[in-house]
Amino acid sequence: MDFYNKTGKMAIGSRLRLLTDKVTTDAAQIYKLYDVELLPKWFPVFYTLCSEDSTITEVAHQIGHSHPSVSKIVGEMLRKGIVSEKKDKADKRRNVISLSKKGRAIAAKIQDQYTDVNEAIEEMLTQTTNDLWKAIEEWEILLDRKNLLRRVQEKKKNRESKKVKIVDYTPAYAKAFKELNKEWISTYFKMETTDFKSLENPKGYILDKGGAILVALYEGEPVGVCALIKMNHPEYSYELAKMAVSPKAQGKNIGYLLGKAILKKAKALGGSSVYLESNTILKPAISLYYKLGFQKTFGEPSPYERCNIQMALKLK
Amino acid sequence: MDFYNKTGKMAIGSRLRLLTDKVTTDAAQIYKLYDVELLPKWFPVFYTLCSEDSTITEVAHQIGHSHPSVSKIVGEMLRKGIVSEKKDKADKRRNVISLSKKGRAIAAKIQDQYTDVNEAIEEMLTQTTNDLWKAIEEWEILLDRKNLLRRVQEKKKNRESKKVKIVDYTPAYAKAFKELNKEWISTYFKMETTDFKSLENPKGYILDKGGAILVALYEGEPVGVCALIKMNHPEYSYELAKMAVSPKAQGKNIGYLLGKAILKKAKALGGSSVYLESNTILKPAISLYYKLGFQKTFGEPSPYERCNIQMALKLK
DNA sequence: TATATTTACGTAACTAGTTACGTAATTGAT
DNA sequence: ATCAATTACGTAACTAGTTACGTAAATATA
Repeated sequence: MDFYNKTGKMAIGSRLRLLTDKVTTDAAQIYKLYDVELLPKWFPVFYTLCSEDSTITEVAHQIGHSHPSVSKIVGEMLRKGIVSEKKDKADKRRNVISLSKKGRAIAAKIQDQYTDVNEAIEEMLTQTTNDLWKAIEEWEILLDRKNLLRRVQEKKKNRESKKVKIVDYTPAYAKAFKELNKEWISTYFKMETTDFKSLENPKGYILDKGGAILVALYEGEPVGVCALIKMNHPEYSYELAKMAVSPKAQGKNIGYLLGKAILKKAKALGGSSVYLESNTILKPAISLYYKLGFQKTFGEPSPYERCNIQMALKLK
Repeated sequence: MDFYNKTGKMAIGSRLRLLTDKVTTDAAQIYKLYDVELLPKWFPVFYTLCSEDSTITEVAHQIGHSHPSVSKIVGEMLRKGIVSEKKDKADKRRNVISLSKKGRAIAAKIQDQYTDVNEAIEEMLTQTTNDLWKAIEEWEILLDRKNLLRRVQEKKKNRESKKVKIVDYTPAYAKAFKELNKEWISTYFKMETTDFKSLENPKGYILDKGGAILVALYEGEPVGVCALIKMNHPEYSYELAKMAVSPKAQGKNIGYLLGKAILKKAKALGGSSVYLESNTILKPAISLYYKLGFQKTFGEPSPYERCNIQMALKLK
């Protein structure tokens, strides 16, 4: 398959399917060769029943199929008289399947086929430098730990966060600062008077009082903002506030990058600790704060109604 | 999948299918993640059309699918406006497919996804000690050279030929010698007088004249016979004749084992060359003779009507 | 003890491929 | 030049799985 060397790994699913087909097309004829009255697709079910009687769901779980698949296969094998079913007396939902006499005869007959096929495949495995059998097992384990979607998501985030630039606020970003914050505040809560004041006049309310604002740019566009407000408090030097990321730019790690940058800024300004207020319905935000190192704290009265959680972080 | 470590390699097809499923279930969501309007199953077709316009059959051949599969996929993509079709003017059967404007836009958009997926998979490959990608390729090559059925057949033949015993003729095998020969002669030709004589009285017609008869036993049963008839000829010492293997015991390499044994016997008896007569309609027999080392020869008149080919072999 | 949740499993409908088959166009052989 | 064979490709029916859903039984909870 020259094609798959050109397409790259993206087509691995397609390539796997093709190999599966190649391996399984012969299967029916192999069974015929040994005069075994078994459809290849019955084999996993048949094999589990060889060692022990089981219910539909148990078998399905064992072999990694869905239960309707096993249900169908058992139905087919029943019609051929290979297995028999019996409702469990203790639990009338359970349908216990066992090999019939004919089934056990097939189990005996299949032994030779079993050894020959095993040998043939093992011979193939020794002829290759990359062991397919072991490779499959390794992939099963890797995908079990983290599926392909998540792996790709991480790569995407990683690549895109490289395109994100964090810059200092200039009046050119006044509109972005206002709109990005308005967007999320009005979706989840209601704009309050304090909001309007600071969003309309960031210079007067934040910068001139010794605070800072950072802007996240993605391909030149402002897609996230975050402010640091100077506090008059014995314990906390700055408040992290007005953090907003455009929904269109989600999944690019922008929140984290902004957060990291604003903490660095706080430290550069001589701060020793950062405080913030939020609401527990903003779950992604809360988990971001934890990720940045914030811990829950109590006791400060908030000028915002929407606040129901307070967090703080010591700058090292 | 603990199950597959128990079943052994026989379930490799089933295991491969499961892995394929695991790899491909996420695919649809990955496309969604990048906002690409493409079904995963379209990808191989789409990809080939990216580099060049092609006909249905060409694409099918490229990607290893059947043409109806490509036909269906192209139909779906047409309805979405991703590709366009145009009958070839020079050959009105050919349906030339090309990417539409929308298709080309998708091709541009897909680039990022492509790199991310590639990276994610390549990262997985580095985390394993057995490279799945390379292993698949090796298997494709191996199966292309010799499919699984033939590999299993060989193992079967090998195992079964170990159960075959070649023994010297005794009167106990008189019936087998007659019946096995009668069986094939009367299916392909007609029994001739010479046949009756030698089959009814092997001692008088073969053994007492300095010839030999060998019998192949499979699990104790006589399933094949072969005779060596002393010739009065300047060039040839013995004639190989009356070779018969029961159809029930075919595929166990019995013909070859009998042949080898009879040549050894001829040598042991001091012979220098062996001659035989046969008919070209008996193709498996002819190819067996070639395999044993016989070559075509000419010129001897045969007492049998059915003979249309003569072969001989020098014993080293 | 009543009610909600979970479990076992059968049926129906869908999916992504296949083979089988028919038709029209082209190519090859005499 | 004609007739047979091959090729391109669409449609239909099949295959081996899936998800979705409904029902009955068992278990957990208030």
